[in-house]
Formats: sequence, C-alpha cells, structure tokens
Amino acid sequence: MTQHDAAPHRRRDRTTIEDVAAAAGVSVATVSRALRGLPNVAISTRERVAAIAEQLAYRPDPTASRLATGRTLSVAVAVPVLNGWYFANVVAGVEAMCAEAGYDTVVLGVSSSEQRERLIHDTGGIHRRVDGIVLIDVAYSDQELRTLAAHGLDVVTVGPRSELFPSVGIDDVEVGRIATQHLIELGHERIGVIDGQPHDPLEFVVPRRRAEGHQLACQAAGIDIDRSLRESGNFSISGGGEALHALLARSDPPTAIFAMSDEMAFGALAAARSMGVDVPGELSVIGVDDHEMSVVVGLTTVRQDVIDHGARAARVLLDRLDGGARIPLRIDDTVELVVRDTTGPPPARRTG
Amino acid sequence: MTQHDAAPHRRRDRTTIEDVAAAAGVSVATVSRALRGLPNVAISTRERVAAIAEQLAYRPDPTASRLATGRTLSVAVAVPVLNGWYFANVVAGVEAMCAEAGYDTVVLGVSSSEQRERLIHDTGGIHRRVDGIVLIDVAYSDQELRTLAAHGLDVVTVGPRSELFPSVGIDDVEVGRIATQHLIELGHERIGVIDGQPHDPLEFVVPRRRAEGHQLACQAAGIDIDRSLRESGNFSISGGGEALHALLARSDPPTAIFAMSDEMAFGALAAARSMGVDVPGELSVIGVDDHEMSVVVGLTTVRQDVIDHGARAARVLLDRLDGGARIPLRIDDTVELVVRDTTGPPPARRTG
DNA sequence: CTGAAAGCGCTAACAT
DNA sequence: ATGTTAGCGCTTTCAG
Repeated sequence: MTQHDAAPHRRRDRTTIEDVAAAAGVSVATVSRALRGLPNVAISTRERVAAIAEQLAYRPDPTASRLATGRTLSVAVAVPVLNGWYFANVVAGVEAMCAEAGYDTVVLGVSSSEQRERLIHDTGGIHRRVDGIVLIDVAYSDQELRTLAAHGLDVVTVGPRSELFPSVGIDDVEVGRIATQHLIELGHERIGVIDGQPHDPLEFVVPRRRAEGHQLACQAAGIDIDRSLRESGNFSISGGGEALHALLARSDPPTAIFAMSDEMAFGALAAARSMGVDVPGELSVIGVDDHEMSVVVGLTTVRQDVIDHGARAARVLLDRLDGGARIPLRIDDTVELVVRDTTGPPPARRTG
Repeated sequence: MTQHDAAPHRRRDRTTIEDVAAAAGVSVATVSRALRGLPNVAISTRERVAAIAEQLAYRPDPTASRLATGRTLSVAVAVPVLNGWYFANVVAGVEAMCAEAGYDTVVLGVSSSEQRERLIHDTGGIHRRVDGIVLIDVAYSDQELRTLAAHGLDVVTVGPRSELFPSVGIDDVEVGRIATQHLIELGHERIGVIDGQPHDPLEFVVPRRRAEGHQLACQAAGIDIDRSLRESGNFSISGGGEALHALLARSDPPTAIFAMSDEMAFGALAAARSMGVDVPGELSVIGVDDHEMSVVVGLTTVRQDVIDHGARAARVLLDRLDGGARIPLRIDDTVELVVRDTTGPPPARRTG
C-alpha cells in the first residue's frame, strides 16, 4: 500500500440536503418538499430554503433519489447502427424531447445479436438503469418483445408497428404506393425496386410493407408485377449501387427505380452516372427519406420527418412513465412526395 | 382516490442481494464479495453463491451500488448536433467503447447556449449522474473548461486540443497542408477555401488550424495567399454550395477548392454542376472526412477515422476513471489523402 | 474466510 | 406546516 488515498474513488464533498436543512434551520424533509414544489410548505419557508439551496449551489444527488423513488429519470434508446443517418436522426429527436422533460438519454448499440440478447434478457441490467426504452426499427419478434415486457420495462418502438407496445412511424405501405404511383403517372411500366435486407423473412417488416404498397400501386394501374425486378440494397449507399447494376444488367431493364431509402438511391444515382445512364432521361429514380443530401443531388423522394418520430416516441414513453394520458397504440406520421430532378417520363419506347 | 395502487410507481419485486444471501445461507456481504470477484471468499462459497444468483436471475441494482460506491459507471457525451455526420460517428465510437467496458453512454445535446451553460455550471446536475464526460468538438474557452474541472468532473475532448484535459483528434494543420499541397502539385495556384463558421474569432479552432495548414502549403510553394479567397460554408451541405457560388462569382475565381469538410464539398460539387462548371475539368474540389458518400461521388478527400476518435476518447476517459495509466495529453490520429475524381490539373491558362 | 452494522443521500409515510 | 423515522439495495469497514 503506497497510496494514502483510502477510498477507491474519493467522493467529492458536495453539499447535501442536510447541509441545506441545517443552514435553513429546518428538517431535511422540509427541504426536500420545498425544493420539489410539494404542497404543505409555508411559502416563507419555501423561499428561504430555495435561497439557501441556491446560495450553497445545492444539487440533489440523482442517484440517491433514484434509489429512494425507484425512478431513474432516464430512458434508453436501442440503436442498431448509431452512425446511420436514420438512426442518428431518431436519437436526436429522442434526446431533445427527453432533455426537455429532464430525462437522461442513454444510447445502447444493438448491432450484434449478443447485444440484442443482452437487451432482451437484461443480462446487462439495463432494465434497472432506465425507466423505459425506445426501440428503433429493430426487428424483434413478438416473443422477444413479450420477454422484454415481462421484465417490466416500458417500451415504445419507432418504425414498425407492434401490438404489444405503442409505436410511431409512417405508413410504409403508403410510402411504397406514393413512390410507385408517381413513377406510374410519369408513364413508367417497368419499375425496379431496391429494397432492404437480402433475406429477412419476418424480421424486418419495413421493406416488406413498402413493397406491398408498390404492388398495390401497380395493380391499381393494371401493371404486371415482375417480382424478379427487385434487388437488395441493404439500406446502404454502396448496396444501392450494386442493386442498380444488377437491375440494369438484365435483358429487360426497368425504366424507373424505387429505392426504399435515399441512401440507396444515392448509390443508384452514382452507379447510373458511372454507367453513362442519364437520369432522368433514360432512368428515373425515387427514394425515401429526404436526406439532407437529396436536395443537393436533386433526388425525388418521399419525405419523412425522422427527428420528429424520435421526439414523438420519447413523448409517448414519457407520458406512459407519468402514468399519463391514454396513449394510442400507433402514431402514423404523414409522408410527402417531393418531386425533384431524378424522375421524368420514360425514354421513348422503341418499337419492336 | 379510486386507485388502490399506493406507490406512485410500483417497484417491481426484483430479487435483491438479500434474497441471494438467504438462499445461499450466507451474509449479504459475502454475496457482494463473491459476485464481484473480491478476494477472501472460499472458492466453494463463491461457486455456490454464483450458482444461486444465476438461478434466481439476480442482477445487482446499479442505482444502489452507485449510491454506495459513488461511481455511476456511466459517461456523458456532449454533442452540438446529434444528427450531424461527424458527431454521430464520434458518438458511435464512444458508445462502442463504453459498452465494452460496462459503462452507459448518455448523450447530451448542447446546441443552444443555454444548454452549454447548464453543462458548464452543472445546473442540470449531470455532473452527479456520470463519472466523466466526452466533449465533442465544442468550442469551450479555457475559462469554461476550468469551471467544468472545478466541479470535479473528468473530461476528455475530441477535436480541438486543450491544455487542461486530454484530447484526441487529428493534426488539423496537417490536414490543411495535405489538401492544399495536393492541389498545388496538380498545378493550381488560385485555391479557394470553404471553411466553417462565419465569425468565430476564438471559438472554433479547427477551421483556423486547417486554414493555417493551407497557408503553410501555399508559402512553401511560393504561392501568394489571397485571404479574400475564403468563404464560410458553415460545415453544412447547403453552406458549401453557397460558398462556391460566392467564390465563382468573383472576377478572379479559383481553379480549385479546399472544403474543410466533405459535406461542404458535396454542396460545392452540386453547385458546380448546377452552374455548369465541370469538375475536375474546370474546377478541382477536395474535402475532409471521407464520408460514406464521398466514394459515391468520387470526391477527393483527406480521410480521418472519426469513429475511432470517439472510441479512443472514451478509452482515455475510462482509463482516467480507473485511476489508470499515464495518459497522454493529446492523441493525434493520422490522416490520409484519398485521391478520387474531383481533383485534376487546372484548366489550361488563357494567355493575357 | 465470513458476518454485523454503519452508511451512501434522498424520499415517504407517519406523527405532531 | 414541519419533524421523525424508516427504508431504497448495495458496499465497506471492523470484528471475529
């Protein structure tokens, strides 16, 4: 032992509620009540206590009150890819809302399946560190969600809907319909689709629903649906480019592309350019999101306000935690077609 | 009163350390020691306790241990713009490292000056909710940092260096030098600069240092430095576009552009395209970052690994918290010139 | 090697 | 309107 410092981590001598009580000549209970604005405190007492607390720069220790109340005043947000555009925006929305309500936002990466496991079965103990959790766009099965719920954690998801918890997002069927209809109205009949994950049977519902909308629009227009005209873009820029290559390599290439995210659309645009394919002269491209970059490259897209989704999800969660208002099981935000420069009529049909 | 539920927030009956102690027939102290791997526990006892804890699915309540130890096992990361590319990436790095170390990462938006105030003077009490904090690229004065330090919070910054706390980032002078030198080597002599904030005399050092590097490179090549050949791009896509417009509107436009971030470069590229200016035929553009989008648009850039910066910063912070190793005051990560398609020789000089 | 007991700083009955 | 007194669930001396 060469150190004199006994405590492993010397606690700073902060001023406690007792200091304030002593200085104000009242009991700690009164200080607690006064500072939290509870009733049954003489107004004069309240003011005196407040003044002294202020003067002593007293800050209640959140840990102590967490232990005493059982509430942590913080929420977790579980994110598959923290630096993805979509996720970063949701987190921004969540944080803003939580901060306003005095809640801490703790981010939780859940990219690997081990991390998912930890979350579901609370191996990491996150359930005791937060009052609730926002699940972003993650594909949890009902079984898993049930397990989560069984742990008594309050949950709200953003993205796909769920029967078990409130969720906020958009009507993805509508997204697919709007995008496709726009292309159809321009005269396109062969429309390629760049969707998300390659093989996600049940896991990831968003692409499936957008595809559904796509098909509805086609049917409504009496257009044959060629299911082979679909490639996975993995929701990434590079994936979008590869998907476009595959689609244009066909003997019967599409004249228009519905990419399920702007980032995939960017990749497609870049690929088209590198292949010497003129957009929108020879090929139309529409995306989904309205990424900041979209206005720059003139991408036609279906806009959604992702930050707002995060904020609303947080709001719902906080309302629940406050035991509050009747909360809708689903909040569907509106989307909006934004026509820019990457969509136009199909190239003149060759005869033959 | 229609509710029977007395407690405002019914605490779930979770299994506590006492349950484990009782089931194992030992004292809580022993359980605590056993589970945390402390010495002085008979191996047989340790195993029995572990087995029972496992069986009871016991998870120590972090709040209680926080109160007892004074350590929160969580760190904050203060972010000006949570959904910005740079920031999202740093946060991703921080989160990954912290998660691995068993620390929670709480994100803290500090876009408004009120939020900055709250952070500096701990009006919000964040200092008691975390053990340390990662400050991203924020322009805090030494005075402010000192105030922070006075509150006893462990701090590490990513981006600009500081004499008061460890910091991790890149050599921004070098960044400016590398970018500019690349342009000079291609033959450019009139180089426009798109930098960050419009008027940040002392606040934001990064642009200043990159500009410094730019000037060094010019001097080394014997090129006159035209300080008027610089426009603010505000580190945003749209800002980059506007800056380019301003630069090209001059009577003596530059033949090359050094944009201090890829996003500003994207905006510049889009603006160039819309103005019918060929890149790199008539204008070369180089950025900084190596954004995912850069490879797509073929942007020449100076790459930095931002995720890694976040991870390293977190590592440093955690080391400090562990009272650990000698920690360097500054970690400078390397950068790398990535030549793509947006830079080339200047257009043939007109005579006259 | 193990147990008893005193906190950590605050909140929440229950008195007064 | 205010004070007293138990806890909240864990860690950590200090004894044994």
